[in-house]
Amino acid sequence: MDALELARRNREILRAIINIFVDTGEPVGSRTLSKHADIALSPATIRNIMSDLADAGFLTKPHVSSGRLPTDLGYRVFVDDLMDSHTLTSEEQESMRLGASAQAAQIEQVLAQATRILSELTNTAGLVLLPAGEQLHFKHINFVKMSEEKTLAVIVSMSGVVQNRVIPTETPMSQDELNRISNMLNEEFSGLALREVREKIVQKMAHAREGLDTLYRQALELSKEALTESEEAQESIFVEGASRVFSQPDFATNAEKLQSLYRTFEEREKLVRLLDKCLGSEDITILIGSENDFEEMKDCSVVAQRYYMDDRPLGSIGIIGPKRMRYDRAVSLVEWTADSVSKFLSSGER
Amino acid sequence: MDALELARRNREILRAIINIFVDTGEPVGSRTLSKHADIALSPATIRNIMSDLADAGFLTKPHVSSGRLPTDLGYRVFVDDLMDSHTLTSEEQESMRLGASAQAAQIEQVLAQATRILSELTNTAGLVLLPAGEQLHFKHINFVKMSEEKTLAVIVSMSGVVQNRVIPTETPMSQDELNRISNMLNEEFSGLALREVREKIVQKMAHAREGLDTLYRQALELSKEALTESEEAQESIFVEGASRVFSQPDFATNAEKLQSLYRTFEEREKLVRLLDKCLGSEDITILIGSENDFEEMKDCSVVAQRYYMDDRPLGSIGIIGPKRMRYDRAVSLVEWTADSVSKFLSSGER
DNA sequence: AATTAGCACTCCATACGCCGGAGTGCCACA
DNA sequence: TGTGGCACTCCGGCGTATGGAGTGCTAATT
Repeated sequence: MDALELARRNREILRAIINIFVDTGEPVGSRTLSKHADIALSPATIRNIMSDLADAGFLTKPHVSSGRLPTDLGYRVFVDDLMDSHTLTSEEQESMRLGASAQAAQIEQVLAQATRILSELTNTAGLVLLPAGEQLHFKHINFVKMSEEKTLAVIVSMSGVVQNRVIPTETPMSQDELNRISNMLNEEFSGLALREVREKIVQKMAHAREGLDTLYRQALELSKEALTESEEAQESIFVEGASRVFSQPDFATNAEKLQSLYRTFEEREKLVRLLDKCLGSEDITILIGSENDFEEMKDCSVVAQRYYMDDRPLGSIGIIGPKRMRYDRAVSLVEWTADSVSKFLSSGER
Repeated sequence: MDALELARRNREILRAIINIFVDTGEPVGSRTLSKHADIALSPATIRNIMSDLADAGFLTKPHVSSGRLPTDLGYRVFVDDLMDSHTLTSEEQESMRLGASAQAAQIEQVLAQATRILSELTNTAGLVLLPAGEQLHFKHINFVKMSEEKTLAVIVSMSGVVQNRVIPTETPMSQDELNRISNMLNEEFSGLALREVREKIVQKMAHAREGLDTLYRQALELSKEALTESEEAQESIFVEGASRVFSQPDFATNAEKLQSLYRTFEEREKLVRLLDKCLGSEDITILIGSENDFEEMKDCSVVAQRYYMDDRPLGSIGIIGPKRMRYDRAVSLVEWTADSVSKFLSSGER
């Protein structure tokens, strides 16, 4: 038998093992495999092949006399080379129809809804990273005088995200003055990235130190404050259906792991980091087990994809679940969701 | 021995049992109790008393030959009558010093911080209900034109809460017109409860059907939309440190219960209902076990208290933890927190 | 040379029985 | 009325037995 055919057969076995394991959650034995329709080999032969695959690092076994299950590397080659691409049923496609009532929806609501549906369909936790920082473009600013010492700045971005922060003001201004300031800014900076706006303001302040209209100078001062990133990274993520992950049988046994996983989900900071990584890549991102760099998530996998508004990437949306998941389905669903969201945000609908 | 003394003694025993049980988590036996310093009775006598207390419904035992532990009713009389009031250490008081940097903090941030600290100090989940609905008073409204069909309304309340919603607009208006509309509304409705504003607008619309300035009519139409409560109850609650509840030994055993508890914390709707109930009472609210009406939380207790801004109750803040908790400490800490928050929101600081 | 059958061996999971310990309830006695 | 004593209950930990699933290796078969 030639080497090519041999390789093909080994791949077939690996694929079958992963499919069965994903399905049942039990380590797969040689007898089980030989009963499998597409494989016409005796258990003994299969054992040899499995042994080879184990040597190559694609399989392990929990203890010496048990069936095999895929390693992270095993899942990796499965995802990269062996996996059939899953075609969504029309019901699945239909359920992602965003916002019948969403004509008037805010971006946060749309994203939350998409994430919730994604979580339901995959039975994992749905995640979405909201537009923030670099992704936000200036649309409108508005100042509200809360007291003599405090002014509230409300910043609306092109994508419809609303941010607000309180600014301490030493020289009190009337609401009327504040209004004039907002008008000024709104005309001048429309459409720029928030970062650019900040830079321009700093420039202007340096440039025209003195002799300027006081109101204008105050306007710059105020808006610089308003646009300064708050130190605490914005909690710019939604998580939906985390309990679905916890109720997976994969974790049900290990109360220890469950705890630390729960805390990770609560902190969210690491989840933000994961999704942020996905923002860097145009393609769908799949992180299997310890491929994500967090010890406490080494039994989880992440599948995520960017979403866009008018061809500009705004954030990313995806899922996190146990390593043992239907990757084909997850990939299709995440892609479809990211697509639906992007279309919704970009189209004339909005 | 007279009946009074007898009652006193029984109460003392009940108190001791609860204190010990809260401390150790193990059912308390008669021998353990007789070794306890303040109780100079033989195990046999104590057994009789315990039996009486069990008959009265204050104690149970998990199985026939085990020590006793308090029932919900037992906790209830403990909380109402037997509990010593706990005085906070100065460190505890100090740690609730809100926002050194909070001069410029938004109300959400202050509440989130207070809740986080509360959760840390009690080792339970911290909850806070944000001001919403009835509690919100009109400060400022602002319209931003997002597209020809969509206008974004940003509503700022007196307490500093910012709400926003998207309104579909059939007759497009320029940003300039929108600005004039906001000015109109801001002058007219400042300080009223949002509900009142809505009512007034509806009145005016009915009253002056025709012959009115079109702009004014559009203003009314728009702001009515803006002030309509969104159907989905606002997710107006923060939960901090839920994992602390899950890691309590009381739940560690029972994976079943843990699941449903997870889900409850995730849904949040029931938590909102609980805190809402606390809003109705001036005093601190303590719900023990099945006193809260939710089956899945029958092993949890809630301690919560209203917080105020200038003598107006805005929302409630508290904790949720296992029934077996230090109620004295919980009560003191929740009261102190609600107090600190209220002072912060009311004082000249703001 | 590749495949297969057979066999010894390993390890897990479950069940079973066997205490020891903690605690109760009740009775009789001080 | 309080207390000591005693029989009894139940939990939980521990060791042992046992069946089942699965492997690795060797020898036979194709």
